[in-house]
Amino acid sequence: MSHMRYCRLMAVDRDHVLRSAAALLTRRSTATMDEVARAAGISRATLHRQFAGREALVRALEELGIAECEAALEAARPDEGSATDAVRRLVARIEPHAGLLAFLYSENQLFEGEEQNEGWARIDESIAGLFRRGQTSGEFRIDLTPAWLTEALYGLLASAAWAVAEGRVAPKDFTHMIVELLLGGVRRTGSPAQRNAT
Amino acid sequence: MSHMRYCRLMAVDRDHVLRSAAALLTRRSTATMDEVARAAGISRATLHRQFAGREALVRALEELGIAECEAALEAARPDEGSATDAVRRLVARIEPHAGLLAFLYSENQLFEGEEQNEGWARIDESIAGLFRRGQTSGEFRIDLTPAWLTEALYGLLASAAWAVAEGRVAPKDFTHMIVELLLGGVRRTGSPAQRNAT
DNA sequence: CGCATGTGAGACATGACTGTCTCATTCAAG
DNA sequence: CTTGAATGAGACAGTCATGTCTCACATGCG
Repeated sequence: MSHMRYCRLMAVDRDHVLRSAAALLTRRSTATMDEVARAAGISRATLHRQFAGREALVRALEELGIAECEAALEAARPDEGSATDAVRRLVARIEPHAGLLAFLYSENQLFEGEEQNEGWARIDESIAGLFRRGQTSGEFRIDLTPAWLTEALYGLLASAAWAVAEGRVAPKDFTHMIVELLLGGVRRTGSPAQRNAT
Repeated sequence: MSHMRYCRLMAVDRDHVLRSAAALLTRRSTATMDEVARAAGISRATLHRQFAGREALVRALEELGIAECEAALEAARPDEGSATDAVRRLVARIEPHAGLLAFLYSENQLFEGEEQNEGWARIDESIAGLFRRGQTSGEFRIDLTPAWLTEALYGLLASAAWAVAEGRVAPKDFTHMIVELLLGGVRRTGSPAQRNAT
């Protein structure tokens, strides 16, 4: 019985540590293990008992990011309604985790050599599939590849997260900025999406 | 006289070292000073004689990136013709340096606390001014702030540079991808830019 | 109370990168 | 040829984060 309790408590603590680590590394991606521990309110020793090294911590954060991305993807129902609305829902769902995503995005640039987690491949494929659906339905233009659109979405999410973190843009505009730029671009076109924009 | 020659040779070497450092750090942003030296074909000692430490090297790369951005900005003639065409020219001019820009962009995220080089402020202002001009002329929509559009352009440049580096998109599409997404977005609008697209 | 478990604090060794130094070599100019 | 300058190679200490360890303390349970 004490063994059960042990596991449950560890899991709770682990999640809390993970969340605060994500919050910290979102701002300071080079934060020390000691800083991560302090941010979580625990000692470096305890942090090490839960995550065997920085590597393991980043891996766990990656799993967390993947899980939240997949949850956002599922909640956005990418196969329902117009692809346009699905993109809107998707960005709105991802917004709360954009900081973590930006951290993992830049972290992936450093790994270079190693193969990336297969979870990202699934997510990439889902998002690319959403763009592809919009193309075949005639909503989206076809001269931009789904792979590029997916990559561009990541870039815009990271840019927006950093711009918000540094106070260059207002947090409340986050979703609107990304969705409107991604969907409609910067040019005035007289499309419905822009007629009712402020 | 020998003193003059000394200076000139140093300048040439310095530029060569800077270029190869940029090329290397574009791919591996965490490369060692030793790796940077080898990539430039010189020893670590000589590298240290030209740049007093990694800090100085990154600063010099920053100056290089700023200079090339300003050159691209000037060559793009942002005040001539339509803002749309000016954006096209700008992206086309920046494209060769997108890798370096991406490195410096992610590097700036790490500095966090320190103040950024004023050169970036000038460039930001120039680019934002271009977007603002497009807004006042009626070409661009006004519900997206010039500051966000500038940030988004950086993000798209970095995303595209990374996507190309990892082989996810074709290098030849670089400018087209960025310009078309930024200007027109992903939705089909029947605008002239999309009618003649493949 | 006695005991066990989880924890914090801190010491310790390790590894990686950095910055500095010396010394031998090369190369071009006088 | 001789000299001076730049370079490459390597040694060296310093720094910083990491990973591991020990020990003392506290909390909870029997």
